[in-house]
Formats: sequence, C-alpha cells, structure tokens
Amino acid sequence: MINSLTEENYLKALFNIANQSGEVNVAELSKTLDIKMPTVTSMMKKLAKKKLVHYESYKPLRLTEKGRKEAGLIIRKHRLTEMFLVEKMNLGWEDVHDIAEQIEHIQSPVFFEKMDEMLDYPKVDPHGSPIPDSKGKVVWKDYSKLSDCEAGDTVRLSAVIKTTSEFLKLLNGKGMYLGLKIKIKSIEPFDKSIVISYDKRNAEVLSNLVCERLLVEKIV
Amino acid sequence: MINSLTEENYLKALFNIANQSGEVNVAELSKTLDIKMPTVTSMMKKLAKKKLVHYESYKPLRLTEKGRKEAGLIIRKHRLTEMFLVEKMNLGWEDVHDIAEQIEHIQSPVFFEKMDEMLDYPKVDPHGSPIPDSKGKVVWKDYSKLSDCEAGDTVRLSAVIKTTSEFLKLLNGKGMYLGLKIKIKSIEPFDKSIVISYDKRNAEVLSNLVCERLLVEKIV
DNA sequence: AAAATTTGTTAGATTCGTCTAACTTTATAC
DNA sequence: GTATAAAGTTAGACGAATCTAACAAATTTT
Ligand SMILES: [Mn+2]
Ligand SMILES: [Mn+2]
Ligand SMILES: [Mn+2]
Ligand SMILES: [Mn+2]
Repeated sequence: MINSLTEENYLKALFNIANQSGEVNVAELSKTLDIKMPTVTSMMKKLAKKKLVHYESYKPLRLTEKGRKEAGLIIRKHRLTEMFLVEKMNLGWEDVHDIAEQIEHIQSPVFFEKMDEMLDYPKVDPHGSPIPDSKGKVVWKDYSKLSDCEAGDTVRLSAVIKTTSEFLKLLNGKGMYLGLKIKIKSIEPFDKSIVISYDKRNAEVLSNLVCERLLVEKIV
Repeated sequence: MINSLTEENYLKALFNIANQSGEVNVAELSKTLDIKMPTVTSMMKKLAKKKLVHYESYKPLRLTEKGRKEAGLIIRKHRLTEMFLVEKMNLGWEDVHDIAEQIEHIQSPVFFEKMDEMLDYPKVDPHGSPIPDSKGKVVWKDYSKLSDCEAGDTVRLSAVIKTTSEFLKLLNGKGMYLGLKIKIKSIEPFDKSIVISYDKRNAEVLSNLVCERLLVEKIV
C-alpha cells in the first residue's frame, strides 16, 4: 500500500506543523499546502481510511503512529538529500530545499542508504534540523531562540528555522553559518534588535525577526 | 508551458522507439508504456495540440522538432543521472536505470548542471548510450552488433542495449564491462552462439541473444 | 446571550490520465 | 478480391485531486 506523491505531501505537512500535542487544524494545513479547505477535508477522510490520520468532524487533525512514521521517513529522505546536496555536490544551503522537495518522493531504499553511508550517517541537515532515523523517529535538541537570549550571553548557532532562500542569503551576506560562536553585546529595548560579535565582525545588528529564526546553544 | 511527468514519459518513449525515419506506431507505444491504445491516442492528440507530436488519424506518430528536443533533454537527465549513480555513488550499472527513471523528472537545472560538471561532461552513460547535449541533440556512433562479427575479429565492447537488470548481471558474472577487448574464436553455425576470449578468460560462450545486445567497435 | 466571524463540511463540477466496449480503417491471408 | 486479422479511433465511464458555492458548527466579539 504505497502513498501517492500528493498524500506524501499532506503527511509531511501534518508532521511539520503539528503543535506540541500533535494537533493540526484544517485551516492551517490548507494554508500551508495552499490547497482549499474542502479539498483538505476530503483528503483527511481518505488518509483516515488508510489509518494514517485520526479524523473526526470539527476536531483537530492528528497523525496516527503509522502516519507519523511514514511522514518521518519522507522527511528523512528530504533532509538526507539536503545534506548530500550541500556536502557532496557543493550547493548552498539556500538552494537545496526545492530540490529535496522533489527528491524526497523517489522510491529507492538503496539510493538513500548510499547517501546516508556517503555522508557517514549524519544526525542533522544543513539547516540544523534533525534527520529522522530509519524508523522515522526524530528528536529535536532543546535549543533556545537567539531572540530569547540576554546581553552578555555567548552562544553557538545550532539551527535555523523557517528558512526561506532570502533569509539564508541574508545569513550568507553576514558571514553566518552553523556552529558559529556568537557574543551578544546588547539588545535594543524598542524593537528587540540585537548587536552581536562573531569571527572578525564586531558589531553586526540583527532584527528580532531574524533572531527568532536562529536556534542557539548557550556556551558556558 | 511545462509538461507533466506523464507527458514526459510519452515523449521519451516516442524518442526511444522511433525507427530510422522517426516513426512510431500507436500499438508499439501502447505496448512499451503498458497503456491501452485508446489512452495513447488521446494523449497523442493532446501532445499534437502542444506541438510536440505530428498526429494524423491512422498514420504513424512522429515527434516534432520541439518534441524531439524536449525528449532529448529528459533522456539527457536520465543518462547523466545513471552516470552519476555509477561514478559518484558506486551503484552497479544494473541498479541505476530504475532510479534514473524517477530522477529524470526532477525540475532543477542547477542540479543536473552540477552533476554534469562533477562528471566532467561525460559523453556516454554507463551502458555506452550517448548523453544528449544541452540542446537535446544526440548522435550514436556506428557500432556493430557482436552478433554481426566474424570469427577472428578483435573488437572492443562499446555499448550494451536492451539492458535489463538480469542481462547486466549475466555480464557481471562473466566479468565483462565497457571497454573490454574481445577476440572472437569461433561461431557455432547451428545457433550462432560464439566462443570468445578476453582478459584472463579463454573460452567463454555467449548465446546469440546476448551477442545481439552487445555493441562493439572493430579493432585494427 | 445575540451577533459576527472564523472554521469546517457537503454537494456538485472540472481536469487529468486511465480503462472497456464498440466501431472503423488498414493490412494480411487465402 | 474477398475474408480475416491487426491496428486505430470513438464514446462513455471512472478514480484522483482539485475547485467554488452554499451551508453548518464553533469561536469570538460586543
Ligand atoms: Mn528543507
Ligand atoms: Mn514534496
Ligand atoms: Mn536507463
Ligand atoms: Mn520516467
């Protein structure tokens, strides 16, 4: 019982936008996939029949265990692909998402096993998101948002989220990359913009909008 | 005006099974794609409307110049992918076709340009088939079939055709590969099977069915 | 608590790619 | 040259995935 490319994209979206308790609203899913709500409803009934989604009228959507596993495996292929494209094909982290969005649907265990092996079994993708294991399980480390840190903190940039190509190009322009050590010099109370120093740069300013997309680990 | 995956597969099949004059019968295409004739007819009308195919009732099908170009570009992606999988990912030549069949539909010029570059602009795929250029043009060298050679000939194995996975595994089992120098020792008149020597092997027997799938260049 | 808004469902239509059944045209056999 | 077979087309149906319009339920505002 194989899922269509379309079904795979619904599963993946359900997985990605689930809140802490695993719930997703129809409107949210509709917006994410840019597909009208009635279409989403009918697809949810279909996925419910395939035991991939828990569906009850007017209740929030939830992936079943089976659905969560299948979604995880697609996301695994997506993130392995992104890592492969960056590490083995020298594409920029801002270029790989759209390609991975397509390659994640390739049916070929050996192809992705080979990628995994060539990359030496990576744990995270080029944006710092964890790569689900071969059972579809994934765990996020508990990073903080840079926007939640305080002046004086020293942190390491560990992941970037809500990564559009434009956002990643902004980071490229500022010479920022995963693993970068950052010192927070000050925070502007008015707009929560911050001033940081890193590498040879001494007073770069980041808007709050940027800081909310940067996940960091505090360094002792 | 982008073509669907389905349309791409029709174009590719038309390209691949065209005879010398570029003609293809509906029944042939139907058989190749494993799609019933009425479906093929209606798709041909659709492709004719898109100026990709010349279609007249009861006449053989022919790709237009435009159709031939688009088909060539898909086959280019297919063969580049096969080469990449063999050269850069260490898959066997018997394993790559099914993966390439899917990846050929990926929309991302940069992805395939990168492959091309990493492979140093290869001219042929792992089975010896020529890779169409970036305009979709392709030329076959004029190889002979091994089945058309004579006892005493010395030849180089240059390409393999009608390559199923089983056939390629047979060649693996016999230690045969592209570029191999082969001496024809004798030909059995009854069934046209041949005895050859190559590398350290001194009397391997190949059936006519095998020889018809091996393309060779005669060595002076 | 009534009104207004947002969220979600139902019903019915549309496009794509496929099929089967029935018919027509072309090619082959006798 | 007629009969038979093969190849090709037409007509009508169907499932998948989408949409719009209309309606219903749930939530928020007043
Ligand atoms: Mn991505
Ligand atoms: Mn996708
Ligand atoms: Mn191939
Ligand atoms: Mn294909």
